Amino acid sequence: MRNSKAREIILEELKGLTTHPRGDELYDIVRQKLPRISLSTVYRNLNVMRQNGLALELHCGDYNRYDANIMPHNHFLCRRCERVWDVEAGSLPEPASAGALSGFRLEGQYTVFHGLCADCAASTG
Amino acid sequence: MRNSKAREIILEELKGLTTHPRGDELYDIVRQKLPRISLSTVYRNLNVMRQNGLALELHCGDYNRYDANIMPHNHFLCRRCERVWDVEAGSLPEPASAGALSGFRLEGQYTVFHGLCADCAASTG
DNA sequence: TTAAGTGCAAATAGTTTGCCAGAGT
DNA sequence: ACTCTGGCAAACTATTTGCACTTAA
Repeated sequence: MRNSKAREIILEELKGLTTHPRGDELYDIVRQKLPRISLSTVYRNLNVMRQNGLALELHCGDYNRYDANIMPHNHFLCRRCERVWDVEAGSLPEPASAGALSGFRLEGQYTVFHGLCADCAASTG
Repeated sequence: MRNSKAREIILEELKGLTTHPRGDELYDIVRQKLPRISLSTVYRNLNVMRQNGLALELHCGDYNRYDANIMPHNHFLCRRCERVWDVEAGSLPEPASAGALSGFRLEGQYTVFHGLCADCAASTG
């Protein structure tokens, strides 16, 4: 992985965000600094950065979201309205059996909580 | 949601699996009992079942996976080879601030661990 | 001086939807 | 009857890829 202006700016912009944007949202942001960049370059670099541990791809709901923060990202996903909320990290889970993960290098984790949000729970009873 | 033979069999087959299959994999399995069912019917019913809390859609890696078990499902996703492992549940995370989830109905959760698997960690050093 | 990176356009593929016919209550 | 459901085919859309050119080391 050698240096590239595009990747540098993508990572810089991603680091400045706490919103874990989708690929196309990050594209819109990066384009303000690099107007001629293409969407495929953004996705390509997000993949390169993810493979190299510089960015995290969060699978939550219908879209992939990206983040440059290694902090745990916990979400609540409502099965009815499909909205996604951030949930502050509480006690965090540890991989249960060390044996099962022997030799693995654990770098991070995120938890997806699911159920009904307050609105949907209220309207369902 | 009224009764339907298709939905009944889809749910029955899904309950019999511990592999959290993708939509198309479940389609192949269900087709053995209902040869004329279509892929869209499987997806449609998975969505209906998910919205009604009968099935869980897991977002981990590149595909949506489905499960009828409410037990926590933890996975390890290797950022290099992109393989996914099941991880036995250890201590599980609780939503940190009860206030942030006030009124929410928490029905389940799953955690995605990420990093390098043993093979990729070994070949990288 | 060579392999990685880029822009553009086209392709891929998981998933959804329109439509009309069929089945549950 | 009334409307939820299913099969089929076509559409949708986030993401990836082929290609020819450019750039970093």
